[in-house]
Amino acid sequence: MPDTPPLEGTAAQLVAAGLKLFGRKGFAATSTREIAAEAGTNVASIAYHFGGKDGLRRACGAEVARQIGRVLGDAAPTPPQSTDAAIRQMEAILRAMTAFVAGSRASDDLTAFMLREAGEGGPVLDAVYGTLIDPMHRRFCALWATATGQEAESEATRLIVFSLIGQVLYFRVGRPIVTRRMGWDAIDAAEAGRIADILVANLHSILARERLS
Amino acid sequence: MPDTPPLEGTAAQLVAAGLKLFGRKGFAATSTREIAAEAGTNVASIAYHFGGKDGLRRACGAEVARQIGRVLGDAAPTPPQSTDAAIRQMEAILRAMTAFVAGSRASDDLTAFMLREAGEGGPVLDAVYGTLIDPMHRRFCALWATATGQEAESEATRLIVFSLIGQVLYFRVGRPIVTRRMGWDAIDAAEAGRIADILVANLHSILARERLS
DNA sequence: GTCTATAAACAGATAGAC
DNA sequence: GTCTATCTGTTTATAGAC
Repeated sequence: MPDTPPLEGTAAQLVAAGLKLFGRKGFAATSTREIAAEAGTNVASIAYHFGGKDGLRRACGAEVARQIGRVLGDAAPTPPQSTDAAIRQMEAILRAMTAFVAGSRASDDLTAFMLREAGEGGPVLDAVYGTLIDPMHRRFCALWATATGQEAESEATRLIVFSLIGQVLYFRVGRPIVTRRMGWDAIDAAEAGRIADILVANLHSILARERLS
Repeated sequence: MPDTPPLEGTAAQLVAAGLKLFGRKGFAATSTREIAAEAGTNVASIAYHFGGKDGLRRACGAEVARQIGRVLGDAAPTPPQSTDAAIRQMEAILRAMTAFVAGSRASDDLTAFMLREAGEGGPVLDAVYGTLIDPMHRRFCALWATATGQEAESEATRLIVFSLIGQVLYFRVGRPIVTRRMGWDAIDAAEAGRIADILVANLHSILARERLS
């Protein structure tokens, strides 16, 4: 993970505007004029700072990796030794991810941008996969192995970890659907907490069965 | 659910082209000229048949609802009475969804289009939500209630059902990530089957715990 | 570094021939 | 119903003043 320093000044404001507008409307549907206006500058500054619209997109991807890496690093600081510690750390990751990804207006632009990029499968995903997704998934697999005694890199373990993470992410992807069906205005801290309770209970149910085998 | 008859001729080819290109590149990034070329016709025919680009988008949404409704209707034909029948029907739905949504090249354009629309939250989602998503979710909640003795429309039930469905859908949303991490070329029938095995096992684990309470 | 003005390409919609 | 040609507006990128 290369430690890129946070941007400053006009460049930072352009990235913030790009994250917001790319996330809400999509990359192609967002014009450079809108971005410049949102950032309080002019169109030419995008080419000056990032070489063009595509350069700004890549810079937005780097910013996402920077911020998400910080959040997940906080939730799982050190590799645990005991079974119980591993389980507690998985719970903490699920709760942190749910709060960050499903709720929390603050991270909304970030996650919307990243979801679109994940669907696209372009160069931004490539960068984020290598620096963030792959190491995080491996770490979660290691926790699962510590908690269950199963092998960390077996196919079953990797798929189960995806299924656990997938539960969380769906509440972001399908958020317009979830809020409608639940009769919620939004997924705020309270709702995110109740979702996380369900997902943690699911984790324990699945663990209970897997620890037998 | 209004039973719209399948389109024919040029209109059908335009919808197929729209589904494919909107799904792969996004609505805004796809030009009407590309669509016409893919469909083997001219730009003006889009306005003639659907009133414009937006009309074609809505027609694509209706086509998605038609096809997905057929698949899910096959997996859960009649409301079951017994606990075991309800569990078997939930298994069948999970397996059918996994095969259809995560694997199967045939439905690729369909699901890609719908995922983009779900993120957008526009009028296409509104239509599909009312005719398809809401009734299907209620039906799955009823199955859960029959299987566990819990209340079908309680908050916990609705959230658990979302978590079960979310597991499936993540393997589509995050497919570029999953295939990379698993070292797969694609998610074909074999891989989809192994994923479904994990998800059905998860279902049983969660059921085991919920039936106690 | 910031900005205005402009260029060159492309968008969606439509008029009108067939 | 299908197609070509065209209209009108918007796009990104860039040249050049400050």
